[in-house]
Amino acid sequence: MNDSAPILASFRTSGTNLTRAKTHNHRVVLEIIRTRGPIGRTEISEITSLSRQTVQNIVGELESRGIVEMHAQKARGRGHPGMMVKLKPDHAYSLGFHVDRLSVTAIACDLLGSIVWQSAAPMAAATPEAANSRILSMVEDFRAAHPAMAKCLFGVGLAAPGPFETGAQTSSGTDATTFSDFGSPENLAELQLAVGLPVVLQNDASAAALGEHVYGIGRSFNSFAFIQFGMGLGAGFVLNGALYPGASKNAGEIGHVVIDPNGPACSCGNTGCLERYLSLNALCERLGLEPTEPGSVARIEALFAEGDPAVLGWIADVAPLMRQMINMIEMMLDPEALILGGIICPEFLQALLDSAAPLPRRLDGSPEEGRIRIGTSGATAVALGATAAAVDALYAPSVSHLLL
Amino acid sequence: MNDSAPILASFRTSGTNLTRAKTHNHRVVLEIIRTRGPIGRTEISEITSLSRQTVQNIVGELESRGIVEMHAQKARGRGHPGMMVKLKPDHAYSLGFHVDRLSVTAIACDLLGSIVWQSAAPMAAATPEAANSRILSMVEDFRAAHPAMAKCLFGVGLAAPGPFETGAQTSSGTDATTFSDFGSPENLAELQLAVGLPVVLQNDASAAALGEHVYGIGRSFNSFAFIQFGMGLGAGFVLNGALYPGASKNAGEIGHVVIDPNGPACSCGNTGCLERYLSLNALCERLGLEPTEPGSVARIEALFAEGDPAVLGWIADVAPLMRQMINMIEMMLDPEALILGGIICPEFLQALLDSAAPLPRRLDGSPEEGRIRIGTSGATAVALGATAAAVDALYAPSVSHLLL
DNA sequence: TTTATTTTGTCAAATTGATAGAAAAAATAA
DNA sequence: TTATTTTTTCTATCAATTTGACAAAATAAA
Repeated sequence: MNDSAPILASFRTSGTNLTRAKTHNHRVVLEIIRTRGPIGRTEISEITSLSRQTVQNIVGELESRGIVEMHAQKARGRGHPGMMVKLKPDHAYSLGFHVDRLSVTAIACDLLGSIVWQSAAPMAAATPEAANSRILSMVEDFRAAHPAMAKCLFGVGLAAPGPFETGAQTSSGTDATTFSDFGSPENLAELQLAVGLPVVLQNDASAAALGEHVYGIGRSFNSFAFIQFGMGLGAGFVLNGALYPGASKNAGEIGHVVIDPNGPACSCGNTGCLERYLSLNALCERLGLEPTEPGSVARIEALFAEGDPAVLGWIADVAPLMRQMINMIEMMLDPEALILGGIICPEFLQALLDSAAPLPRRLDGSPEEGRIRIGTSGATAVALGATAAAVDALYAPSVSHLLL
Repeated sequence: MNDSAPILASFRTSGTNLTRAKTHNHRVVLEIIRTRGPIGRTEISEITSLSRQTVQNIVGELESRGIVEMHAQKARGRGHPGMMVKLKPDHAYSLGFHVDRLSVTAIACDLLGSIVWQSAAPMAAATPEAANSRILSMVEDFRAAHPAMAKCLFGVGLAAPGPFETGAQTSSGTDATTFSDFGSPENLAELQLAVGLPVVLQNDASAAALGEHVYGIGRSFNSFAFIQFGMGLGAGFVLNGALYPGASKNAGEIGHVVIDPNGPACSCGNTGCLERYLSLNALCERLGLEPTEPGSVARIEALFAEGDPAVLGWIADVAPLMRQMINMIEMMLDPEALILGGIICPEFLQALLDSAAPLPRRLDGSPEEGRIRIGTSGATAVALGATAAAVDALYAPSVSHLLL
């Protein structure tokens, strides 16, 4: 059992030092202030297990850098009334873009996920160049509309539909659903240069998962799976407090799990992929709608609202597939919870979920309550998730910032 | 998107300090010495990004504690010839137990995975008490047989068949395949006290995955999935350099992914689970063998070796399921590689793998070479993996040891 | 053979965060 | 009014990595 193969670097082979520990502690303290609103320094000390003095120092530095501010609070109980620390609301903003084959949706929000600006525009062509120029012009739009906020921009998050082709092989040709080159390191570097800010990219499902993790109900969990029900079907996994993107950024492609080898061909090259049955694309196909039509999602929402039998029938038909998907994710990953989201209204997702009852048994006897939740969904959810990706990369603690 | 839910602790909310940084660096240096055999201090410094002086200090301390030793090496190239650092071969040993419903397999090995002692014994009954007493008597056997090594024992790893019921709900009653109470914290604490050494537990698939990670071909990967083909079917996931056990230690239960809701009932309570078709249990069923019979695996190996048509037919029959399983794991986790192991001989596993050709397409264009490998397999693989679990917990760097 | 270069080993001092302890301040409870 | 509790601030200490300089030992080049 001892073949000498190449051995890769990871946290297993990276040392750390005082400086990295400091940045980690700063990020941790900031994360707590961000996620738990105004909070006393003593409580921060208890949560982090850092000494009170250390928290004092860190908060002092954050304050002098203008990131947080103190405000007094009327005492509640015995003892000296402590000052509360909170984020300076107008200190930092991020931009998020949901880049689609058809359109680009943009959002600007603060560190708490409050949206301060948004915009959407169709895209001339499904090419990296069209996406780049659209994004750049929207950045300029935001800067023109909110010059004060624009000065406090710290990063840009991009969410594009996966899967990404990061392998050596050339583009498969048959696949028109991916911006294979949009996500390339070269293009990202170019964009970053043009924007003048850090730029991070995730696929749409991962971005939405980060949205839940950073701003939403995912904050309550260290490990959860987010299911993105969109034109395709994807998932984003947050494991042990961090997004797990996969070795080639393609983890969570549950839409391309083959459930029937004899099923219809999929753009990915296999046949009978789950998303050929369970996705808005599949529903459009059933309804005779054109998925690339801009208003198709709104049309489905309207039909669903008026109780259209074709839509409700489809929901009933895919119930076994919902069960299969849920069972598969839970058995494989054993997450604390599943969060269901997507580009359609929450009521639709709830109906989809309700139809799947009774859910398959789980192995451990954990309670059913909160097993699956409906997350943030709708047209701007992924763009918001993209801002979360920027927050996560630039503000949140992570192992990579702790090591050398 | 701002509901105030309880927020959990993780590395996102844990600070660190000098002391933790030190233990991390020590573990990192030791990990490198362990996995890369004799190695020069300068090279360690380059790998870890720690300064040469720091590595000097750490190695010095490890040496004075008797964990490593230096030996000269003839110079190869210009410059002062450096001393090489290596593990003291007889410094540390761990014990691993593969606890089964039928028997217990024990192994003792050093930090490099070299087996120095092994033993196996049937179990009187499939109860936690029987397992405990069997383990304790085997520990005594080892201590009696190798008193010198026994003095250097640093930990005990246990591998038991999952799934574990860690939820609040009471035992399902229908399930005779799990030692529900054997894995309880109380029982582990009791065992730890009785043995007088740290005791860690993993399910068999996770243990085998750690075996690959610590000693085997898994060392070459930061993220891989290990498939354990045994009486049941399970998987162990190593993600970003660490085992991902799941929220309730039940990640990787691919054997209980339902592939046919109308299929036969499974002990887990669902119907049509994958392992009802793809496992040694299923093969035994096909062959009319009794799975609980001690020699059944050996019997299958013999039949396979002589080209028995029933066995070969079964292998051909399950080929679609192999493809389905591989596709599912790859699409969901996007690992660097898959490693196939189990309690049967490697030739059988290779045949199983060969029959699955052609494999399903992947999303990224990564090369096919090394996509799936045959790992350590056979009767002692899981017990060896159990020792790896002890090594991993007590020697290897991990995020938990870096934080407060 | 001599000289230059390169790499390793060692020493002492500097740096830098986290931490400990004490004392002051400001509130409530008794 | 007094005691208690909690927060804040100050100063000094501690413990790890890092820096820089220099000696030692080998090869490569002149």
